[in-house]
Amino acid sequence: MIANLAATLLTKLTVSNRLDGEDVQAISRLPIRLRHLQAQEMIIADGAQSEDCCLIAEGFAFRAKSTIDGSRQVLSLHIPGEVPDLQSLHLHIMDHDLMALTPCTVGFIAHDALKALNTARPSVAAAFWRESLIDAAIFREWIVNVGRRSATARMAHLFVEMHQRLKAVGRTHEGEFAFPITQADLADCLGLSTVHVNRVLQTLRRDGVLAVNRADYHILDMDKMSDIGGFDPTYLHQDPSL
Amino acid sequence: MIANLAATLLTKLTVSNRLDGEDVQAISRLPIRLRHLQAQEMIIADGAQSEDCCLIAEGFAFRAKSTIDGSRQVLSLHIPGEVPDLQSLHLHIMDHDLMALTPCTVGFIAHDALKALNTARPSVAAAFWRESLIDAAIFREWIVNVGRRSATARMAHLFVEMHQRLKAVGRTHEGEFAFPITQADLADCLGLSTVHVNRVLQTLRRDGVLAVNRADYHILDMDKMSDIGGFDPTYLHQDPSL
DNA sequence: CGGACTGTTGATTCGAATCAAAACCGGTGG
DNA sequence: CCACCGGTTTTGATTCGAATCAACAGTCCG
Repeated sequence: MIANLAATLLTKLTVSNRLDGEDVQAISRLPIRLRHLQAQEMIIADGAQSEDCCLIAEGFAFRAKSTIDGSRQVLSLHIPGEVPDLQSLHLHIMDHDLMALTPCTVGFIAHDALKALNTARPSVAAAFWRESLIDAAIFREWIVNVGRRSATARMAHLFVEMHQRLKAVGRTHEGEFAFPITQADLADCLGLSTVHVNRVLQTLRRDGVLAVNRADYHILDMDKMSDIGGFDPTYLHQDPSL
Repeated sequence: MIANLAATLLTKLTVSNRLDGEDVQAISRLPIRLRHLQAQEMIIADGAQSEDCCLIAEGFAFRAKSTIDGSRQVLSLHIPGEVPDLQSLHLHIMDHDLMALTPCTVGFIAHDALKALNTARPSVAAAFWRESLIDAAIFREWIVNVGRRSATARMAHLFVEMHQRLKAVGRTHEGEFAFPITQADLADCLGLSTVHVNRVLQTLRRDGVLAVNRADYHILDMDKMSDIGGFDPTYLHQDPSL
C-alpha cells in the first residue's frame, strides 16, 4: 500500500526531476498515513494550519478560493502523484481550500518526516522545491488564461494542459483521458458561468475537436485544440534537464 | 553599494522570515553585479536561460506573458528587495518575460553563488523557498482577481496589495505610496482594457477612496478600499511565525 | 417513484471591449 | 520661448461576449 503510494509520488517526481537510487529509497521509506475521501470532501480549509502534506494516490483534487460575495475560483487541479499542499511545509496557514474533486485515495505525510528527508537528501529537497516552482508556473499560466483568453481558448487550454500532465504520468490513451469534473466546477476553473461553459463545450464538440462521454474526455484533434487554446507546454517544465 | 543592495534584500527577506546573524553575514557577502535599467527594458525574455538572479534595488519590475494574438497579461509586480526570477534557480528556461516597469537599479547574483549559499546555510535556503511560495500565493490571489472579481474590485485589491507590500518594507506614508505605472500597464495587470481602467479609476476618485497625482497614489480610505477589493492579507504571509 | 444533482436551452441584460477622436503632458529642438 | 512630437489620459458612441434569469430534460440512486 504505502509502497504503492510512494511509487505514485515517484512517478510524478521523475517527470520533472532526476533522482538517484538513494533518493528513491529514502522517498520509499516515508511514513504515509492512508485515507479515503468522498467527492467534494474538504482536505484542508482556508485559514487552517496543518502538520502534514497530502499526496494524491488516486482521484483528482483541487484548490479553490471563495470571494465574499460567494463566488468561487478554482486555483489548480491535481492529479495522482502530486502533493497539492506542499507549500504548507513553509507557509503555516492555508490561504485557500484544498478539496477532493472526485472520490480520492490520499496519503498524509508528516511535515517532520518531509523536513528530515529534505535535510538528509538535498537533491530531494531540490526536487520538491522545483515541484513547487512548477506549481507556480502553472498558476502564472492560469492568470493568463482567465485574464486574457476568450472563453473557448481558456477551455481548450485547460483540456490540453490536463492531457499533457496526465500523459506524463501515463494516464492517457491517444488523446483520451478520464476527467471527472462537472460543468459547474469547470466554470469555477475558468472564471465563467456554468451556462457559458455548457455552450462552449457544445461548440468544441460541434467543431469536432472534442468528444465527451461522462468523465471520458477525448481530444479528437490535438493540434487544433492546442491552437484554439494558444497552448505552449514550456511552462509545465517537464524536461528535468531544463 | 553592494552592501546597500544586500541590505535591501535583507529588509524584504526579514518581512516574512527569521534570519540569524550568521545568515545575515552570509547574505551580505554575496557577490552582486550592479546594473541600471531603463523603463520597459527587458531583463530576461520568455524562452531564455539565465545564469543569475536579479535583485531589485530601486524601482519596479514586472513579469508578463504574451498571447499569440498580441495581448499581454502582467503576472506580478515587483518592488525593491525582491528577486523576481528566483525560480530560475531550479527552472532553467523562462516561461515569461521579466521587465523593468520604471527605471531600475538591479543587482545580478550568480546562480552558483546562491546555490553555494543555500548549501552552506539551510535556513537561508528555507527563506528563499518560502519567498518563492509566497510568490505563488500572490499568483493564486491574482487568479481570483482576474477570474472572479469585478473591474472595480480588482483594481481596489491590487492597490491595497501594493500598499501592504510596500508598507512592509517602509515605502509608504499613511496610505500614500509611489506607484509609477501607466493605465495601459494597469490594464495588463487586471485583464482589462485601458479605457475601462481609466473609467474605474475615475469612479474610485469620485467616491473619495483614492487620489492619484502622477505616480503618487493615496488611498484615502483604507477600510473602504479593502472592502471594495475584498482584501484579506493572509495570502501575503508576512508573519514569519506562521 | 421521487428527489437531487447535472446538463441543456432560450430570452434578456449588463459589464467591459472596441473604435475613434480629442485633450493633456513632458520633453526636444529650432 | 514656442511649436512640435510621442506617449498617456480622457471622452463618447457602439458592439459584443458572457452573465443572469428561468425553465426544462436527463441521469443516477436510495
